[in-house]
Amino acid sequence: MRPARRDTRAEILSLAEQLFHARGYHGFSYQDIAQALGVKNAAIHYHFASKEDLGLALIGRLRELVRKNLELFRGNPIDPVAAIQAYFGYYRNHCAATHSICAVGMLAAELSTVPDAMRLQARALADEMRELLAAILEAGRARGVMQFAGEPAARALSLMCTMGGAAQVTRLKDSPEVLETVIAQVSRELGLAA
Amino acid sequence: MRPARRDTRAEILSLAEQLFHARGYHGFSYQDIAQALGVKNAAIHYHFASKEDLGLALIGRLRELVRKNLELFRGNPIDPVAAIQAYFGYYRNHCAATHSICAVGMLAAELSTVPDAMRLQARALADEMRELLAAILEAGRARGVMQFAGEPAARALSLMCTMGGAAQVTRLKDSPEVLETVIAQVSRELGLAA
DNA sequence: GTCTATATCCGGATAGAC
DNA sequence: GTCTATCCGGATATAGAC
Repeated sequence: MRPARRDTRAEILSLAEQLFHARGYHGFSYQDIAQALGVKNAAIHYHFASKEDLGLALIGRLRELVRKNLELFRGNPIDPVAAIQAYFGYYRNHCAATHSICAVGMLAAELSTVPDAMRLQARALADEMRELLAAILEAGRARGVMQFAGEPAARALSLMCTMGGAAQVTRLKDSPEVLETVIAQVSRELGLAA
Repeated sequence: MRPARRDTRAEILSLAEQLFHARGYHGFSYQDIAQALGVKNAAIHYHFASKEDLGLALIGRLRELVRKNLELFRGNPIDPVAAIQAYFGYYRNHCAATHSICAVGMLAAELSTVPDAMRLQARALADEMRELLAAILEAGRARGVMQFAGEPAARALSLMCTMGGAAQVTRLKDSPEVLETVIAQVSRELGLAA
């Protein structure tokens, strides 16, 4: 029942995540975080000895989130349409609204300039994301509320690429309309109601 | 009829383009180029006073290429299927083969850390790319060799996002199979022969 | 056109006091 | 847990000789 004492570590992680989505792993510095939090450079190093540690913690948290969603959906796969709308919602309310892009796309771009361990984490994140989408698509088709040709895993991969790309072009063009156009096109092809 | 004298400027540009696709605008330095070409740092600055100049020249060349292809296709739109196969071929033979990603995706990721002028160039590049794809898709549907719902411009945008994302995930997973899976899925949906 | 030399700045990281 | 102070390396960029 302690009063709302600052949890610096959590604040760092949260801010770093925003900065990462907006500017990439190499696009922010310990200085940026320190200044925003009103502490000094060295304080960040106390919580995350190296920037790589921070990067790993960051992706780890995202993986956790995806895994939790997968578990949730598998435990109660009654509404695949709502699940995919939530997926679209992420791009609307997170990416487009904050002019940022998704972590997989950012990490893919920075892949060759990022520590090895982060590369592995990024791969795992992409795998888990694909797994989640495949589960949703498979359930959707089985219940007759989605239509597509081919394997759910293949369609999930393609969808993931499309939406990741959509977030990027949306940001590039600074136009939420881009995202809406792609979502509308994809929805049409999956047989979802507009 | 001068002997094959080195055109340093062209070599710089060509090498910078490779480095950019592989590591991004911030991922390579004048040093990298200088060493690879066996000259000194300052020599690069002679040809491109600032890195921004180099970046602009680089994107400008890509735009030129896309524009040329658009002009070519518009002048002779008899084989849209070959045109789209060539588009897929770029991802196979350039991106996947060199473990790099396409410029639009790279620039979208680095967007907020790149000079203003480059942002504008990047937007124009994306627009022109979309225009080219829309022309191909429209011709393909008109000739009955491609099927899709909605406007060609919307389908073109979605396709561009899908393929850009596919290059990124292919690189992330270090797996050409990812690219082939996406191409196969897209081809199926467009009604192209496998 | 290319060189040497240098200026300037910035990012990550560490040591040791408080 | 946070501070001050400092080190190191790397990157862009410029001046002036050749």
